[in-house]
Amino acid sequence: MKSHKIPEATIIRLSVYSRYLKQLEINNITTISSVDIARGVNGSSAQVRKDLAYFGEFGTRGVGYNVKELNSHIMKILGLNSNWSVVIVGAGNLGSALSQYKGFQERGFRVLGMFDNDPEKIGRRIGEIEVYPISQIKEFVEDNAVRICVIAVPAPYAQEVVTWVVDAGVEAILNFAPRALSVPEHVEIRNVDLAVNMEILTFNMCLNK
Amino acid sequence: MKSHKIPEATIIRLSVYSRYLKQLEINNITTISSVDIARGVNGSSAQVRKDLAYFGEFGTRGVGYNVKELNSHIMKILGLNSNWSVVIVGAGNLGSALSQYKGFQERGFRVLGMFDNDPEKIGRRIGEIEVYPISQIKEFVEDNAVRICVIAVPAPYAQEVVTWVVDAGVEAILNFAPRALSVPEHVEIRNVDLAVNMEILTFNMCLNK
DNA sequence: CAGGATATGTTATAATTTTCACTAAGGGGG
DNA sequence: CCCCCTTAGTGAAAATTATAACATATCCTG
Repeated sequence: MKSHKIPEATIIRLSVYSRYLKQLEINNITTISSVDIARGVNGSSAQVRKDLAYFGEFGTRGVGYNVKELNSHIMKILGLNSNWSVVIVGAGNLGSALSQYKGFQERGFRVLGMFDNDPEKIGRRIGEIEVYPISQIKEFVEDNAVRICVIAVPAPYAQEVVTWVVDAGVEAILNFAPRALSVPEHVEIRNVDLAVNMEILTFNMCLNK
Repeated sequence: MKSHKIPEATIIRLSVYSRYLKQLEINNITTISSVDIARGVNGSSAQVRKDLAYFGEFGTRGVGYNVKELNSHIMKILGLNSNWSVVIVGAGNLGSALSQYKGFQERGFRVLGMFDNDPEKIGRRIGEIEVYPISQIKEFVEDNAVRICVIAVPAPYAQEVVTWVVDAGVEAILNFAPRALSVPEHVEIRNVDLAVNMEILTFNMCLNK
């Protein structure tokens, strides 16, 4: 239960547990055991208990966990007890799809604006969300207390976008460009490389035959 | 260099190295050291060498690696020496964006068709790619030797889609629905949960203050 | 109210993965 | 042609992460 260092794999799993618990809540299931959580997320019960143990004691021995209560705890751990304002840079196919992605909204991520440098795209609306010129990002981020930015531009432009958004004061970046980006120490960054995931599949397919 | 068991993290990094090497190739850089690869991908040189050592000896001591040759080796390791045919189930925003995603095409993944059950969407074209009814997936997969399927439907439908595509004979699934899916032993599956990545960011942001 | 059944929290053990340090080998300059 | 500089390959040590086993606590039944 010490704050020590928490494995990233644990955080990933907590996020998955949380989504599963939400689903249980919807189905009016009030109590669940670590064994059943494990079954629901394709994991092991020991892992579930261990992951939770980093943060406290949330269950009742002999009984299990209260679904709603546990999910509430996990959401708080993940920082999801309030909404987050997000901007997306890159109003292409991927950026536009992400701006409409229900999975973000459901978890409290609000995409407030999109940014691009293509005059064709500036001024358009994707759903409710307007596309602004990249030059306005700093003002927008400050005015709307935006702390997270999604980068969905072609790889060659990604590093340049970083300088813009870091200057704007963004604290965390979710990068979809398949390129390693340099960011200042104080900025969190996470890469989502879609092709990598495909390639893990093909690697495994080749192994098994 | 034993076949033993290769960490998934190694495969992820190989994929990243490969993309970096491609970029170097384009810039006409012919030789590179493990130190410089590490610098280019935000990793460590020991890690680079170790990762490669699982598969053979690709460098020259005192010199480094031949960029083109090394990339060619990695591509082969990952199973990317030929193209892969892919179908996407779910012709919503995300599925459509993925069908046009350059990052897949560049790495030899060809999206041949999309599938949906919404009559509104069936028959439409997203770029060059037509949307077919899900009932036709088996025939399509067989006729086109499709081995990989991307699932981009809302979470509640994802497990049902699995039964369709597994029946169709697909061997690997890239799942974007935020839900744990059950698949037969012989089918590879990989989950890309976009909200999870956001939540790792928020978790870290909360830690650091 | 006591005892058995159940399921958590925790400690210990095992497995995995990364880092470090060193050995070996190729290339260029004197 | 030899020596020095550079850098890959490798094996051992350290750190991390996962698994397993157990001790503890709660509930429910009779």
